[in-house]
Amino acid sequence: MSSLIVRFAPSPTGHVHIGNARTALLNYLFAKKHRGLFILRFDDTDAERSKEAFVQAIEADLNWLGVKPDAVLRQSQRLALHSAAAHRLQEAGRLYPCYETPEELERKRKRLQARGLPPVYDRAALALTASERARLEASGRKPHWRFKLDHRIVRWNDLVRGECHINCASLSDPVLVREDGTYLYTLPSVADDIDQKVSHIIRGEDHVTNTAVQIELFEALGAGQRLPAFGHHNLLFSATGEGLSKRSGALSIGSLREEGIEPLAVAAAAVLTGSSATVHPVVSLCELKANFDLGEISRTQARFDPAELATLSARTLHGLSFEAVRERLAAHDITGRKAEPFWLAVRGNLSTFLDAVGWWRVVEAAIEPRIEEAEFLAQARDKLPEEPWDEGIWARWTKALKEATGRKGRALFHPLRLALTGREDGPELAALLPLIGRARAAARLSGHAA
RNA sequence: GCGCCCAUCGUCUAGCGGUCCAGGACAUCGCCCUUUCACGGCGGAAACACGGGUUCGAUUCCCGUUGGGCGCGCCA
Repeated sequence: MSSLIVRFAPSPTGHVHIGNARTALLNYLFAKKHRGLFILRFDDTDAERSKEAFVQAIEADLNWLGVKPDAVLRQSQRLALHSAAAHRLQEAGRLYPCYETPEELERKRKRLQARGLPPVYDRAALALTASERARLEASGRKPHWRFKLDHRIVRWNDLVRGECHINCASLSDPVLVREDGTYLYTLPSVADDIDQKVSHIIRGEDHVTNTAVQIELFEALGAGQRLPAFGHHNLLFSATGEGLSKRSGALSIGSLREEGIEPLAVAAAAVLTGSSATVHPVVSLCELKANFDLGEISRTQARFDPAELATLSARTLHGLSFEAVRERLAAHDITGRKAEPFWLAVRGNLSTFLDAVGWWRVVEAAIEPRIEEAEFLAQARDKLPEEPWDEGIWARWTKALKEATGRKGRALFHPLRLALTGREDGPELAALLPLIGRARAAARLSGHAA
């Protein structure tokens, strides 16, 4: 029994977009590949910006992608644990009160930058005497609390980036507790990771610097012996080179779904882009799982092209078995004996799944035929063999027509396609005709809607 | 500004000193198959950012330049 546990920890302040989805998928697939657990944990410590509607939307989007969490948690409901962690840090002398206002801090940063220095907190509050603190508090100032970093070089072997190191002396002591006593992301995140026995933290490379701070926190909280492994994947960029952030709504999972993009195509593109694996259509998340490897992810930022997504989606559709889409077809009342041969006949011509509904109408409902050459079509109708029909019916019928009329090629086939389907292009008629059936075919060849 | 990371066809990438006049995939172009579209098959065009080193020999190692990314919040 493996004890591998991963988590995807979005803040419910926006929708899932392709970049987020990638992190979620990477975690999920990694967990499933190693028979581990996948936790969905909402980092909702920012009460101001966190919205319940986003919680619902994120779960729905993940579900659509096929990412099924083994557990769903909310940080906001685990306050006691976070407070306990804060107290432990305080007792260990790693948490100290600071009284600067945001404006003062901003000024300090500006000053340092102007001198060509990194904008790192100067630890002025650490030098405050007890009476100075008392005076500040008496004047109505409330403290926020910082974690006192150990100024050393923190190293870890990253699952995707290899050996990494960060010099904590170049970092500001992070604020863990706000002036109003609520916690910022850093502390709850680590406290929860410890509590939930998270063994692997897979996230975007925008978190590499955080890792040093978090490793120190893990250690300060006594979890130094059970440090999780870290893996930081590269970030995706739009075709025009902008970062794929919460702001780029065009690449949100919801909008992709509305455009009719296949979830498996989104997943394949999200997971495979930016790695040395070639982007290719997959039949299931299981196939994708077997196919990806954190070590194959590149360290460079990768461009994500939505245009490629559309063709990948079509190619994905072309390879889906009837079983894979049975329920989705049923949702559009595409059921019964004809459903499977129908799917097999049309799937290769679909751009989006919804295109199938149009073809189902061609075989199952009344359509207006397009009459190109009425006389020839009447002749064709008269030569229609009696049922029962099998797959060979098209070949036998058109062969007979060819002999009777001398027509061949486009002159023979084009009028038939137009009358039978009402369209210029589409799947092989050999597969479609048996599904259309004799009565319907005869009527259409006569120019009647049927 | 400071720190860290990165730099190969249009795009995603393989390459870990000679096997590379650089390989694959997607896109693109041409041909074939086909009544049409799609699929499929075959073939073409297309890249080592720049400058110094090291070396008998650099895409591959080192330094610099340029370019890009990330971080530097009482956001997550």
